[in-house]
Amino acid sequence: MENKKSLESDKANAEIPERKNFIREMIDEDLKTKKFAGKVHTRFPPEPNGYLHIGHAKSICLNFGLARDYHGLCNLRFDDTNPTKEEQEYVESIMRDVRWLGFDWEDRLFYASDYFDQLYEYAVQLIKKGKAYVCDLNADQIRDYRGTLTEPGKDSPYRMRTADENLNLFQRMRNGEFPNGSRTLRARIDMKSPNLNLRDPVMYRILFATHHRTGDKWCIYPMYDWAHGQSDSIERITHSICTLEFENHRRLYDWCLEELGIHHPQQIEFARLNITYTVMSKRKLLELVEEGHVKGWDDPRMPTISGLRRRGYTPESIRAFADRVGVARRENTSDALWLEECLRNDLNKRAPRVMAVLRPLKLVIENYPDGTVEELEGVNNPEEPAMGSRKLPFSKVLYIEQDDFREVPPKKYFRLSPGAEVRLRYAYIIKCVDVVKSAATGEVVELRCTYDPETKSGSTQSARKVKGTIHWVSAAHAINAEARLYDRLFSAEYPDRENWKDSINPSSLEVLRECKIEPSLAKATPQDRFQFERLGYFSLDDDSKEGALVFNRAVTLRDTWAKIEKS
RNA sequence: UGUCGGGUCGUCUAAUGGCAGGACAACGCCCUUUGGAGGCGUCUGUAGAGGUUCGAAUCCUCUCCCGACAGCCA
Repeated sequence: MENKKSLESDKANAEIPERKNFIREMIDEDLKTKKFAGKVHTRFPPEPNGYLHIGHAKSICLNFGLARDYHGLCNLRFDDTNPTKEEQEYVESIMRDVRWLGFDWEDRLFYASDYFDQLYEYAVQLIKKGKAYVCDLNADQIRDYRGTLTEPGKDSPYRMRTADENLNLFQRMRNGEFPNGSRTLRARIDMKSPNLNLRDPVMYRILFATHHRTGDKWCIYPMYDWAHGQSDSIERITHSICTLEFENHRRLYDWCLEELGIHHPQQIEFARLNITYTVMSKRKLLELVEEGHVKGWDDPRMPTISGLRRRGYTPESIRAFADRVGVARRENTSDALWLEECLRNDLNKRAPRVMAVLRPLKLVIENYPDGTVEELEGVNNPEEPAMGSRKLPFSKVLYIEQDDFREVPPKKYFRLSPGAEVRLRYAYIIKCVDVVKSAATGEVVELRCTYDPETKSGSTQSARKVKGTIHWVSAAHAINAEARLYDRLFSAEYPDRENWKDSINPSSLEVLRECKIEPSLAKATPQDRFQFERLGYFSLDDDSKEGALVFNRAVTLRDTWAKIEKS
């Protein structure tokens, strides 16, 4: 189907949110004072140790969005300073996800590992200035010497080594003369600082590990604090935007740059995204994958970008969500409903409508002629007349949704029940005259109805009104399909507030294999998105095969009836 | 009893000394051949106590609450 192209063709610069936030105000001020020569250059700096999630999407939209709105640039930079955790697979997934979200780093794809030589030189400079030293303390000892949150630390016995000695030792660390963990290079700042990050932080550790890009060239690797700011500086970043947990690191970020006397970007911290009924840390998402709670990083129940994509989310809906949640410094947890609402909004305007019956109930129209097939006209999208219409085969034997029949209808139930009338969407008004039950189970297996030939949709006499309209498919023409219905992965609103795995929802996936869908769907291709009328938005899953279609329910339609029934 | 940061409708976010506003949710009504979509309307908030001021969510003082930080992770 050709809806795919139209769904994804317009890129992120189509919409102009321009929502004010404190970062934009800071940039406005910097522009006014010419702080960075009137330039705006940001970067998105993921570590390739997992898949991107919706929280990263917020950061991507922020960084690339700022660059777009201020006519600046945004780099993609992999923060790959820990070879024991990072993998090429993650690099590829991250690039795919950023691109899919609609952003373009053009020729500015960088890696912190591109700068390892330069970073080493910078370290040498600090050593020469007496601002860094090689320390022989092991990890436990360093912790002991660091002190606590309320007590100052004490100086390392190696703190007073001469620059020459340090230079020699650091060179030999690099040469591989010392075993893993035996020595570190540390910044020489202040062991009594109330900010723990300033108590002689480790700049380099010895790690005999193969790096996904530099291979075995290095056996010493820079720490985040030493790599990040200098990488920003090398790339001439102006505004280095990160999340709140790096706030306490800003003094160290500034210290390094000042000591080196190089281009000094402004670090700005904002509050990370949290969403109700889910978790948002790579570590936890990894655990869900590794322990088999989900089928993979792209499981449609995951809050990963790849999961949302597979679920049927559009880049536009995710960008709209990022815009809606805003950017601030206050800790926040956004309502999971917002994400769904953004998808509905987007797909309502663009997704073709289609008839699909998830839980089929056979319905025979007794007074409809045998063997006759009518071609009825169905509107593809009432929001968008340009999307045209299609033909729907109608005949004597149909399937309707089991939910659309109640033997004993509750108050305000507008659908079928014995003796009641209802309109079949785009077809006729029918009346239920008999109910056939299974002798064995007593369950309703078939409905016998009559139709009123005067009430054909669109005909002059069709002005007759009934309260309810239900969807249907013609039994002889319908094709079989599987539908995967997803519910939230966690039943607790704030899974992190307790033992997060305790609230994993055991029924977050329901698979329906006997769905009946209208024949026009036969030519759908993976990622195509549709509205199954009255049910929700569905996308064709990658697992689909010719003649064995699998649909993911991305989100239900708003269900007013469900609400009424509940109360 | 450390340092840094944060507390505005249920939620997210504006108001930068001058009418506390918007969105979502909720509720009510209208419309509807999707109980969808749409339209109209209603409700709800400045953590607390003092102070400065003609005027304070905003500035000052104190109190309370929440978060981050003691990896050779990022």
